[in-house]
Amino acid sequence: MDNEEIAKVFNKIADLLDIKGVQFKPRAYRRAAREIESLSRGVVEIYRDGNLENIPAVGENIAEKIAELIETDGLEYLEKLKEEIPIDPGLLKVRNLGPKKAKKIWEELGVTTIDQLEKAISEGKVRELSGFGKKSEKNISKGLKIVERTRGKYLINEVLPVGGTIKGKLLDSNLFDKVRVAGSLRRHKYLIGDIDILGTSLNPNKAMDFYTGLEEVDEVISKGETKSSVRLDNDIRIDLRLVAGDSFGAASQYFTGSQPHNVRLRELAISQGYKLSEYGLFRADNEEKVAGETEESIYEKLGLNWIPPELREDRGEIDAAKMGKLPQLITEGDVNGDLHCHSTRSGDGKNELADLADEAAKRGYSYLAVTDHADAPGVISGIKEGDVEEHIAQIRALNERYDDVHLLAGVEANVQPDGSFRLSDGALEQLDIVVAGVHSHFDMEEEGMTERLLRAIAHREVNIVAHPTGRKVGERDSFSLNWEKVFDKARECNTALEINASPSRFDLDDRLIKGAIDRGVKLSIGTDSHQLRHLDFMQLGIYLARRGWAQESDVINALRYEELISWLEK
DNA sequence: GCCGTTTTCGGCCCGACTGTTTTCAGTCG
Repeated sequence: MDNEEIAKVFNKIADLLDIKGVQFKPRAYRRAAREIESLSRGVVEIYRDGNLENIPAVGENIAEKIAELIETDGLEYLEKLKEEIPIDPGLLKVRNLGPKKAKKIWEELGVTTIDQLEKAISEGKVRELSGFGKKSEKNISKGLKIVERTRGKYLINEVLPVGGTIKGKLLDSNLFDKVRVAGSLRRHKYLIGDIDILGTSLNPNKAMDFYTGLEEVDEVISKGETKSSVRLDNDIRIDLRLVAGDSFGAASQYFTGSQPHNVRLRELAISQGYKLSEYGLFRADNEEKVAGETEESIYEKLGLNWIPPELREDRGEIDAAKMGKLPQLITEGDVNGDLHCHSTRSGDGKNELADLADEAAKRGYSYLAVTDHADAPGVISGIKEGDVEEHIAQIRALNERYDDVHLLAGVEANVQPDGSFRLSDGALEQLDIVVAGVHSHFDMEEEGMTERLLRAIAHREVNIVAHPTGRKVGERDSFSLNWEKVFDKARECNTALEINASPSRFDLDDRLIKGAIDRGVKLSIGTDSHQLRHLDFMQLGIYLARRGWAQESDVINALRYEELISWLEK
């Protein structure tokens, strides 16, 4: 039981209590979950020390439940609740369906799963419930479609470590010569359906025995000499394929995909008198194998530069490779800092300024922007007009203590419906950096929303527009924008658009990143960190940037400190 | 279920918006 698992349990309890209509307790459990998630120490360790109740929001009762979870790996209280309310947790992720409506459709229609909800809607049953109507039905239906698009898929950050662990174990067994993670995970897509792993082995039977016998394996779906599929205890599916060593490159190319990329590549092979398969590149006339041991050899024979996996989506990469015009994709080493982070000054931020500075130094950053919420809506308190000076002063004082890391004093200012800000121009002017973000009124029509964003982009103190589409993965669609206008204005005003690296957002997405770059817009990769470990999201942001064809020169946080400062002057 | 210069009980964020109502309930941010 790690911190995240325990937090998950408490969030689930909160959901179920919400449905029961219990007041205030859900809030208590959610608070506890959030505190536990953001701890830097392991809860198990704290438990051993007998200090559970020192954790904020953890009292006698929740401490007892944590102890039970650690000791027994389960929780009777949760099991009872689940029995009482057999609603699938996924159902509560549907937008426009809150606890009250979920309760109603369960009690009156017996709906407990997403499938049943879809059926009930298509049968017209939902709209007939009192308190529901045609509009409610339509809104829930919309929510269902968003869930549908991400169903059964995992975020890259959930799958990445799993792929790494399994690969490591296979290699350590000495039963495999080569092992490579392929598929969409190698292409660093942000949503992953399953993991594809490719290997070579001199002893396929033993190798497959070892693989299907791994301790993480919950179910063996199929098992053969060249292909076995398993489902892990965390429900992720992994396919392992064994190939001959001299086909490893061809198989690697084939199983990395994407399918459209492969189709284009095969057409190209045919046009040059070859045949390309997962076994290799062959001459069409006499079946002679001309390449296959490495990916490079295949691309080279076809007259192409080797194409980085992130680009293999049939979005022009094959033509670019033919002409030697593939981008030199940005790498982790190119990034010199993070330009979107929150401190405790944001109501929802956990980072102390000094910790942020230490962490930035540890990562070898030369700068980090502290961009706390300014007058954000809802519960999140933040920087008000009168707080700006103190915010700046604290950061300046801290900077005295560091030679190589510079904290930048900034805000994430809320773009109001008319495109203006609550903070005065005078206050914004004093800050080193201003990140502008839309956090309310998402449903505006395209024209109004575009005007709103254009005005923010054009503001002379605004440097970056955070999470420009407002999309939340699996939760909320992008709002409507005229992207040509947005890109043109951003280039004209030297305002960067953000690649928000937080897995809940991944915004801009790869297509829009490419679109922005094609129109000469600068990008900023920001983690939107609310906790120190969120700074790790930078890697995911770089993957996303690479999928959007970004080079070092497209990204402002690849600039050196002095260069960045002069860029921020607009 | 937690917490405390409101301190061992009483309070816990709240306004905007939407849809379903005929004065309000539910959801979202």
